[in-house]
Amino acid sequence: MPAITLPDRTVRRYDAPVTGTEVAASIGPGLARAALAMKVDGALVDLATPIDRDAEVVFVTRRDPEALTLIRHDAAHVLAEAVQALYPGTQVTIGPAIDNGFYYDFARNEPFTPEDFAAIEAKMREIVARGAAFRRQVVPRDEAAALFAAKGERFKVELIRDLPDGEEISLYSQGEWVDLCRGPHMRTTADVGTAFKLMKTAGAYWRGDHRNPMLSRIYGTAWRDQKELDAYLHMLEEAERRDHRRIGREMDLFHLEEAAVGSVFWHPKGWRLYRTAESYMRRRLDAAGYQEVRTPQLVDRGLWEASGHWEKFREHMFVAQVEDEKRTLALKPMNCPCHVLIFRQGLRSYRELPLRMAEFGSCHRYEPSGALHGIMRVRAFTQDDAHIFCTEAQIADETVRFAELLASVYRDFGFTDFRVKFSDRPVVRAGDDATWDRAEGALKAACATAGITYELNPGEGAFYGPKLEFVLRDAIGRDWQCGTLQVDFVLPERLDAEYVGEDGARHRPVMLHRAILGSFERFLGILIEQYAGRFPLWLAPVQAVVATIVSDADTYAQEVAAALRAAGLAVETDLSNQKINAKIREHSLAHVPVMLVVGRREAEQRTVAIRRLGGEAQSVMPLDEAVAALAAEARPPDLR
RNA sequence: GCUGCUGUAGCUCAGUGGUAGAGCACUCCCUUGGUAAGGGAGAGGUCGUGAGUUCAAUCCUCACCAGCAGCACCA
Repeated sequence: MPAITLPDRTVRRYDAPVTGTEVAASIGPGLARAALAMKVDGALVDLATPIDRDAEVVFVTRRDPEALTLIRHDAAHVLAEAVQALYPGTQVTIGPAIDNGFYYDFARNEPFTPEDFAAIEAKMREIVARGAAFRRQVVPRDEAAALFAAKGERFKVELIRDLPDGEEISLYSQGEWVDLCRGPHMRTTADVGTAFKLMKTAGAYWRGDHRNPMLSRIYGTAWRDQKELDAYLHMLEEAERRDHRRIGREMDLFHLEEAAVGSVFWHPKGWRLYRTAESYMRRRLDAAGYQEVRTPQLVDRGLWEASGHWEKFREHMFVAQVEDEKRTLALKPMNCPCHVLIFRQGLRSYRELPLRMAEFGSCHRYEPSGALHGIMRVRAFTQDDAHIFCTEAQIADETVRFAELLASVYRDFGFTDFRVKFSDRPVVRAGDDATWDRAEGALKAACATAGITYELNPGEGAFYGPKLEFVLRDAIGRDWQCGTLQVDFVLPERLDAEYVGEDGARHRPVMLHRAILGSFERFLGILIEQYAGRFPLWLAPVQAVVATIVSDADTYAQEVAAALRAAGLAVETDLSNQKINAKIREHSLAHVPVMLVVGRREAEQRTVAIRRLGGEAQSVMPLDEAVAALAAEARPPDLR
């Protein structure tokens, strides 16, 4: 007879199997009303699930974190029912809860458009109001398949057919409407509540495979209550204001245009930001024992054939042909083969290893048009690339050093939490299993030593070796891979890199491909969104503006600007005949971190009134003092 | 690349089968004002590109290009 342990450690005993609903009711009417689902020994299940053995039970109410997933998943079912009621003949496929909401993929000849949302939402509200109970039913595989086949739901039939043997097949009904679903669900459709909204439509391939038919996906968001929904919608609006494409225009950092699709036109201010980041990285790499090189943009096809790129990545390469020459050249999509060519010059000794070869390498890749995104996904970009030639025994140590360098760089740029993915051996790969065991083992050990916690990204490694991906998030929560570390046993072999070992014999080095920022374009895009254009002083493209109150102060203002410039700051003057209010407003909107306001008083006393972006207070101080203080503050973090 | 949507002034956007409009920005004039918009005037557009329908196309149709969202891709 089940003894049920509740979170407060009290134990309730029942003389027969009981459902969560009954347990909740036996505890109290308040809980009976509030409980949406429960966790039995940690597993989230329906409230109606019978408990026939001793178990720890935790009830999930609307306040619990799990509730959001339940609400969203249930909302997806409500959406599917609404769509099938309104658009007969539409087939259902899958509809999970996701971050911030849910989606459902439908098969229909005519795709859905946002114009359909009003009708669908209205129908959804009806279904919620009706409050039909979710009922779970376990059925034999054949019966389930027959049921959906009879309805003409061929995608569901395919799902059922592909479920692994022994997997329980459950159906959930809400009134008349039935879906194949693992669950769990809440009690009734009414538990979804009213704080949901359909957001957008999109095409999505069946089972995520581009060879399959494209389905029509409807995205929605759902929350516990209207307040949460409003807050989310407001957050989205705010995020839109942080969009790097918008800030890039507003702050005059860069532009993109048809004349060079997928390439960035950096404007003076944007390029200053770029150079600040580049100079910083160069100092960090110098200090970390890297040697910087520069290799050609256009390289003969022969090298790409030897490296394997011609076979595997040709469709992503820009190829250049010259009229009166037989050679075919290609713009490099990666720097590594060129670095091997430098490594191969002369006879290398084991004493030179690890040899860390860095390049701010400009690469071109022909990315699919649909992949382009502002400056974060482009066709021409510059990586903070480096290849470490080392022995297998040195992999772990180099990984630790790299991880420390990366974390320190990210910290300096203001990124304190980033995610790490560990991508292990893919199905199609080079190298034997023993080599992979060693490579993955070395990388894992190195992660442990470096204190890196990662999520496993199974089967996503490069064909030549496992890799770590360092992922940053943009303003609206999209993930972007920036840093990476890849272990490569293949390229040194293909391009015949070797060194003379301690034993006098020739050996293959291992190559570690690594980047910290990834590409300047992507990283700066994320950086812009991270700060919403309000950069810390050392990164700001315009660090200070000297603004006059009256034109009598013009000469002094120019003197102030000259002094700041001499101290290495990026300064502009504003001698226009606007009121100081207008000047403050203008430069505040331009996110200039420091404004130095000068009038007759300051000119006479040789002081400046400093006003910080967004601040109310101003501090008046002697010019020399101000220059020294700002110069110190503007120093890059690695030089402090 | 796929699906859907979008493309009008530098920016944000309105609009019409009879070759276009607002706000902000810009230029000039007046204003010299102490910490987030002082006032006035002016200039500015082959209505993404190319075909087609029409007496007439920025508007309708088709194709292409580019952008946006998602999917797929991301060496």
